Amino acid sequence: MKIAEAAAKSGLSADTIRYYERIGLLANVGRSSDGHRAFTGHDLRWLRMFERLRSTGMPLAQVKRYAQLAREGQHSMEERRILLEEHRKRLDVQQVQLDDCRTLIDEKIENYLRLESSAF
Amino acid sequence: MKIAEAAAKSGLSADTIRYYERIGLLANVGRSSDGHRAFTGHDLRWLRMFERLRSTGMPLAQVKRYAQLAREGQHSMEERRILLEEHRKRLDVQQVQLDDCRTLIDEKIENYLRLESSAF
DNA sequence: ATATTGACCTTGAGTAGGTCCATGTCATTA
DNA sequence: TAATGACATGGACCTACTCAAGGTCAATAT
Repeated sequence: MKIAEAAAKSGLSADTIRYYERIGLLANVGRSSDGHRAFTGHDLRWLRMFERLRSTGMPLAQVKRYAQLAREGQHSMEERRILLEEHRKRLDVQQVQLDDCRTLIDEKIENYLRLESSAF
Repeated sequence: MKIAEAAAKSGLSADTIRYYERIGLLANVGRSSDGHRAFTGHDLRWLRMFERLRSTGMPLAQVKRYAQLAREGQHSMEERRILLEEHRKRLDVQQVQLDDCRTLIDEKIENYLRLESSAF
């Protein structure tokens, strides 16, 4: 598939996908005869994984390391697991931030609604 | 209180707090006789609000707009509420991303654990 | 009394992670 | 055959910090 489709299906922008290729995150992307990138299903699965990790704040350097390790094969499994466990902790932190912010914001919104509708 | 304390209590770094002042997000910060910033309880409440909004991805420009509106007084309530409601939607998106990523990651971690401990 | 901390100050450069834009190529459609 | 639209590249620009260099000042240690 071409970059527009890969973008639509991964949730990343075409620019971001090109950028990921440039920095070596996504390696060995094929090209069709006219020079356009040709993404495989395998590429797309990686792009989706990247999108999930990045949208939840894993640093690009670590995403890159993870992809690198996966390319190296089996022996890197432990290190990959450790990277994911580290990220798992970030998710917990974010959940707390999200809940805190939701509480604050819902309270404020409700307050504004009360004040806006009041007759004073 | 001084900047170190404001940083500790708000969850922002001292550098970030100075930056927020520079860009006009936090206005009218007092100074003690030796030129050091002197934050009030009011400043701290704003800093905490900024931290919550930023850590959940509200763009600085909008945080700034919100603070600006609040300074302008009552008549801006509706616009402030709208800004918060917009951010409320972002929180929902993030919750989905978080859940998706957690599912993926927990699955992978478990898989790695199985493979690492298997005898093959 | 003086010297050394340590926390603060300012200014300006550097960083992460994209995003946008100008310009160019190519296959397809009018 | 011309124009359209999706792609390509290279490089500038952007957001939101973050860090480093060099300086001031109050408080502590000698």
